[in-house]
Amino acid sequence: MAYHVGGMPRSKPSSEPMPAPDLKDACVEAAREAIAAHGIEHLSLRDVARRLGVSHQAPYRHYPSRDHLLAEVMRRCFEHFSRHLDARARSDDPRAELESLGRQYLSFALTHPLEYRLMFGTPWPEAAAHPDLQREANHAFDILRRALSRIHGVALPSARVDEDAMFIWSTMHGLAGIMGGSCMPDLSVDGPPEIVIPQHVLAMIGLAMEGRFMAHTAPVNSPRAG
Amino acid sequence: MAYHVGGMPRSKPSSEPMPAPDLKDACVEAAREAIAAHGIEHLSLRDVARRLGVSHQAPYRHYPSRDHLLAEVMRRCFEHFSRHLDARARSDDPRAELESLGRQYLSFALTHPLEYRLMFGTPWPEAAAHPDLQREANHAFDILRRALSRIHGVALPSARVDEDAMFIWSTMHGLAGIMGGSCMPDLSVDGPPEIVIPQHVLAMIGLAMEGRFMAHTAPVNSPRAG
DNA sequence: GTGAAATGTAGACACTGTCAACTTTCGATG
DNA sequence: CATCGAAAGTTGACAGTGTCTACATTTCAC
Repeated sequence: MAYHVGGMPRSKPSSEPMPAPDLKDACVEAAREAIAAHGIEHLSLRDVARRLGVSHQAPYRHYPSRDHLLAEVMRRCFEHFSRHLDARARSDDPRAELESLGRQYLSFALTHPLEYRLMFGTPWPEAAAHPDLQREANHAFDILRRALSRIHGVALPSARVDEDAMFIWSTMHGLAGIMGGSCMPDLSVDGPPEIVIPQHVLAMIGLAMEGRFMAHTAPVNSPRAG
Repeated sequence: MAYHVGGMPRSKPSSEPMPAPDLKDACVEAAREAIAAHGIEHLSLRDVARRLGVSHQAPYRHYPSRDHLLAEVMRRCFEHFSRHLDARARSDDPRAELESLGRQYLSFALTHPLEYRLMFGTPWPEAAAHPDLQREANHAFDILRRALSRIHGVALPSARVDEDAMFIWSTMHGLAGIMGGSCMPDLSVDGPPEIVIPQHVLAMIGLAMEGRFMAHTAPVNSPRAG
C-alpha cells in the first residue's frame, strides 16, 4: 500500500520522453481508498500523501491542486462505468438490448455506490477546466443514444432519439440516486425494494416506449403533454 | 445583514422558558447567503460568524457543530419545497393533478437549483442523527403517494401505488439532477432543452401510466420485465 | 444580593490547501 | 569528465478551518 521508495525519480534506462512514474497512479489509488474510508468531502491531499509514505507536497508534483486529483479519480470512474456498460449482455432484439443496458446501469450504481456518487452526485471541480472529464462523461450517454437509434430505426429524427434518451437516463439516474442515497422513503412493496423497484421502473420505461411506438404509427403523437 | 448587537443575551422581559434569540435564525440566513455565494462545500461556520459581526465561537452556542447548522438549513429547504408542492394547481381530474404536481416539482428544481442540490445532492450529515430532517424529507413523497392513490382509486393495493410513486419520483428526481447539474450532454432537440425535455419526460410518464391502466384491466400486467 | 444559566469572547490545537525555497537525482551537453 | 537543467521529493511557512477549553458578561429566579 505504501509508496515503495521516496526521494529520487524513477530510473527507467529507456529514452521515453516522460516515463510517468507510478506515484501519479499511486495517488489516484490512494485517493480512492481515502474516499472509500472517509467519504468524498473529506478527501485530503495530505492524507493521500501519508498513505503513500511520502511528504505532504509530493502529490503536488503531479497534480496542481486537490481538485485536479479529484477530477482524475472521477475520470477513471467514468472509464470504469463505460466499460461496465459495454460489457452488457448483447442481443439482436434492440428492446432486449435496451433493457439489458438499463439493468447494467443500475447494477453499477448499486454495486459501486461510491463511484456513482462521485460521478453524478459530486459537484464537478470546474467542469470547463477538465475537458477530458466531460468527454469521458458523455460516452455513457452516447451508448444509450446508439441503442435507442437501433430501436427507432431511421423513422425518427435524432431529436426524438435524444428526447427518449433523456427520459430513460433521467429515470435510471433518479432511481440510482434515490436507492443509493440516504433519502429513500419507507415503502410497502411485495418483496425487497432493491429488487422489486428496479424491475417495476424498467417495466414502466418499457410501457412508455411502447406507447411511443404506437403514437409514432398513429396521428396523435404525445397525449397529455400540455 | 449584520447581527445588530454582540455581547449580551436578549432581554425579553417575559418569562418564556427559552426566548430563542434571533442569532440562531440569523445563522441559518447567513449560512444560506454563504452557500449561495461560495457553494455548499465551502460553507464555513467562521464565515457565518463573520457575516453576522460576531465571534467565531458564537454560532457554537446554538449549533453543536457545522453539520448541525447545515442540517437545519436543509430542513428549511425541505419545508420550502413542501410548501411549493402544496401550492400547485389543483384539479378534480386526478391525472391533471398528477401532471401539475410533476410540473411543480420540476419548477422548484430549476428555479432553486441550489436548494435542490442541497436537499438531494448533498450527502446528509448522519441522517440518523437528524430525524426531523428525515421526517421533513418524506413529506414530498407522501404528497405524491396521495395523488397516485386518488388516480388508482381503491383498485390497486398500496404496494402498486408505492411502485408507481417510486417510478415517477425517480424520473422527476433524475431529470432535475441532470438538468440542474453540470453533466448534461449536448443535445440536438427542437427548441430549448429546459422546456422541451421536461415536456417530453412528463408525456412519457403519462404514456407509462396509461399502459399501466390498460395492463390493470387486462390479464397481462407488466410486459418485458424479465 | 447571589448563584446559576444563558450567551458571547478569546486563545489554542490539529488539521487542511497551497506557496516558496531547498535538496537530490538523472540525463543531456559542453 | 564536469556541469547544467529539469524532474521529483523534501521541509517550512501561512492563512483558513472546526472544535475544545477557559473566561467574561448579562439576566433571571430565588
